[in-house]
Amino acid sequence: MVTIRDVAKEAGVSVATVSRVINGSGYAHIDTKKAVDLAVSKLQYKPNEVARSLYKRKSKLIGLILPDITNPFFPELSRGVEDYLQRRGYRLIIGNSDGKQEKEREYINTFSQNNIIGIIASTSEYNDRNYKDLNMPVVLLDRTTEDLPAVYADQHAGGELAAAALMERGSKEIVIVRGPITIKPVRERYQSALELLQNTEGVNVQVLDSTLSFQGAKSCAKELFDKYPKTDGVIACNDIVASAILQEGLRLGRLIPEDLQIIGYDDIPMCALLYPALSTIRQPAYEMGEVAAESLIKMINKEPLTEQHIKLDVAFIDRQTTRKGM
Amino acid sequence: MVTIRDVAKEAGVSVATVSRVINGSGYAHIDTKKAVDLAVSKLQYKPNEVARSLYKRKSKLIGLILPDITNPFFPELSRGVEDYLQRRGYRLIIGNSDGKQEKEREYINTFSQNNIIGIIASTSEYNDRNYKDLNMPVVLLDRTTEDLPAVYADQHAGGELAAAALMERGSKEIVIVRGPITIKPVRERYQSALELLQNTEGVNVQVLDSTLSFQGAKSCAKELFDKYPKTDGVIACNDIVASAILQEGLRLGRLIPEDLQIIGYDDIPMCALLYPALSTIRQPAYEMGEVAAESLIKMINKEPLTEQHIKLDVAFIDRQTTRKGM
DNA sequence: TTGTAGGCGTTATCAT
DNA sequence: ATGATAACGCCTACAA
Repeated sequence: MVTIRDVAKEAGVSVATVSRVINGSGYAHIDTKKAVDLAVSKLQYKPNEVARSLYKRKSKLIGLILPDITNPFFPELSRGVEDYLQRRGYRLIIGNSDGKQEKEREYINTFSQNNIIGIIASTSEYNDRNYKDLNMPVVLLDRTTEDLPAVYADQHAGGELAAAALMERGSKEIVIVRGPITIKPVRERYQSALELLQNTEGVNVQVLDSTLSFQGAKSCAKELFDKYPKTDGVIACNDIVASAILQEGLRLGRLIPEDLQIIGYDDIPMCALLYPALSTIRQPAYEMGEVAAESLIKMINKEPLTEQHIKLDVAFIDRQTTRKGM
Repeated sequence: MVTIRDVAKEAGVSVATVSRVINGSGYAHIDTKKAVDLAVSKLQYKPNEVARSLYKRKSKLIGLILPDITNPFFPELSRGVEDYLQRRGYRLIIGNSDGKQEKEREYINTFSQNNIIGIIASTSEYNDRNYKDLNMPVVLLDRTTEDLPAVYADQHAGGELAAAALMERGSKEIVIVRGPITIKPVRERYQSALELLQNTEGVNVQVLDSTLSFQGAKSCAKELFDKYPKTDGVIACNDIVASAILQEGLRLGRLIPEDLQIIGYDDIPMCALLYPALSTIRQPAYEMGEVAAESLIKMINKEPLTEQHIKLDVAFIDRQTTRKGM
């Protein structure tokens, strides 16, 4: 390993001088600067970030906590975060929490121990206190809390958009497949959809519970058609579950969207490749990641945040599982 | 921040003693050990990993380089890696390279600068030299090279399995949709399939190029039916592309699998939720990640690797886009 | 069994 | 403009 000493020796100056020209701090004669630069490139010197981090008590590392990268909503999110940070020289330590307090806490601890300078967390609810007194910047992603900055999508609008789309297109017997209500954004989208539906004359609403994962989706779909065979409209908690319902509906010979309309949530890339292509509520996952990263960097640089809570728009993506020409 | 000094003071011993009991190295009287443990928990002391890393010149950090986490094959892979490492106290720094030399190199550099102790890389071909003289353990994942340890799936078998499955089930006009041949595993599966098909009487083979991504998939599907309308069997380079072809085939009124059989590759979780469910060649992504992590840890601990190259089995997953009852 | 002291690679203060 | 040198928090000879 080549250290600053080697460079100093090679350039015939002191380590202090090398440090100065490398960091562009303090003065340095143009010639010594050249000599140092030469030595640096000759020896291929790269500063040891660990030593830097130790001295400055801060690194270029940022922690990202996700529930589960295996859920297709999160890869886009995380790339949004990474791409933004990568361009600015930061690196990402990633942790999948599976929504578990303990795992989250474990990650947070090792994050601190590594002098991480900030955390972006898509945490499950009630784990907030993990982050409260952490003496480093935290941005919540796809989640909100009173006290912490957050970036999230408009779940309220999302739920209403889904409900409205279905009703406008004539569904009368609607089932909301509700995800785990312990997850705030999932709960909110559900509540908004339910409220709008319940306040509408001539619409009959049922609620069915489901997970968000591939594993649970199939059985949920079966249960849906079993319990509510007359259903002519489904609002799913995410696109995975919607896909399973679409599959099962097709299997049972339902005409989609003529007999049964389906709306998913998230707009994962796969939606566009289903047949019929899945109508859904789009969350701007990649952008959410970027914006969260941007906010975090601002906080790290002590720049003021114009808004503590940044709510991004969702949109109804009108594909083939909802009817046309109203 | 509470340091080892604070603990020493609290326990009324020297920092050396604290260090010893914390690390279980050297001797310590049972009573002083108790005193130290008490002080540690009272002060909530957590050793600073950065300082440790600086002194020992190694951290608990491991680098993972992927082409793109947004490709549904990789989330499972990366969770396999992470879960294995997480249990053993290691942490993961992740980097998406998009297959670009430069990005990879950039990540590798910062990895080194952060005293990372090992790298798992799912790199694109020809970037090997990035890793050759890296003076730290490297395991290639989903890739091979002469000199480096590697964990990968049996692409050769995969390609043949796909080809055989289609022929056994009666397809005569087969199109192989080939992914970027610069990616070795993609090229290999293609070559094996092609070879088997070409050596079979009465089978007509065509080759079509495609990307592996969502973006390219749709247009590739259109091109397929445009150029080769008589096709009755498709071997796709991955499940994404297969999904697009399935969709387009359905849209054009093809009966699947009666008129057209389709086989994907990877067995991403979504396959099972398509209609008809997609037959595919399964790569054990999660396991590949685990095994790669295991190998890396062995190398880090200077344990011998029983095999340098670990080839995992693939399997034909017989779902609904291939015919039954032969 | 325990403590002292030096060093890991870097930055920043303070002389010069 | 430049160079010693003391930190940063930890670990490990070595001495006691």
